[in-house]
Amino acid sequence: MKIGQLSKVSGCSIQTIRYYEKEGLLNRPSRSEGNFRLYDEKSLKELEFVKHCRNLDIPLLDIKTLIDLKHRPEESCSSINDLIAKQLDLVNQRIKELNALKSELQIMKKACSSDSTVERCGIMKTLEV
Amino acid sequence: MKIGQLSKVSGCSIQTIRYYEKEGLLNRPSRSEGNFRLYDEKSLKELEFVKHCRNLDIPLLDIKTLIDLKHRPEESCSSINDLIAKQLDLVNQRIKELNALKSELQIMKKACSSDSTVERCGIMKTLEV
DNA sequence: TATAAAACCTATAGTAACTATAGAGTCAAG
DNA sequence: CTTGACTCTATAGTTACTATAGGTTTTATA
Repeated sequence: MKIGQLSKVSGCSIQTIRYYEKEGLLNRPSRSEGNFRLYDEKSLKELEFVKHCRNLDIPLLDIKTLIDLKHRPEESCSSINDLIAKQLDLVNQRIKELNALKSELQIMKKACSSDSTVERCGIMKTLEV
Repeated sequence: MKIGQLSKVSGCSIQTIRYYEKEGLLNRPSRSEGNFRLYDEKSLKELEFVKHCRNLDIPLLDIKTLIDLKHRPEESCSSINDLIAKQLDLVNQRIKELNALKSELQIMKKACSSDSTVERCGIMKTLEV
């Protein structure tokens, strides 16, 4: 299949697919007579692996590490473990931060008597200092 | 005070301060004989306003809007309200996403029997397909 | 068969919000 | 008077894409 088709079945944009290839996350596909990329089922699997990792917010560099590891199946998987643990820490950290944000934004929202003026806006006041 | 001092008291990096100025979020400060930026208390207040907004993850463009509104105190504050509400929606959305991530990452972490090989790594398996 | 439209190609620039660097000028202390 | 700390501007790099320009190939229609 050509790139447009792969884009459709994978849900990744055409540019993103080409970008992943450039970044070394996907194997170079074969090319047609006229230099069009030609993909098969294996390519789709590869792309889905990347996509799944991205859904977990794993950075491209880390995904590259995972792909490299897949090619060394004998190796200890502790680095995979570390990578996931790191990701989990990040996510937990970010959730904490966002919950703090949420509280403050909620307070701000309440502070605004909606059809007041900027001058007397409760929100604007909470932003000062 | 000079930029290094402002950086210290505000907790923003020197580059960030210059960047905010370039983006029109801070008034151009006066300059010394030798072309150094000279700040006063008012500058610090301005910077702290921006910083506070950034802590709430409000985008620079929206902060600019808020600053513009401050200069028109008579105006209705409904746009401020909208802006904060929009921000709150985003934060809530992101928290939801991150909680989903968290669950999946936790499952993955459990799937890994730590000192296994890549080949038999439970995490790697959850990433396939 | 001609041609137009759709799909594809590469290379480059833009996005957000900074951070880092290069290369030069300014200023205070010893 | 020189050394080192600080500042200046301008530019490039970061992440993970998205968008665009300008060109080629394929496919569908007339």
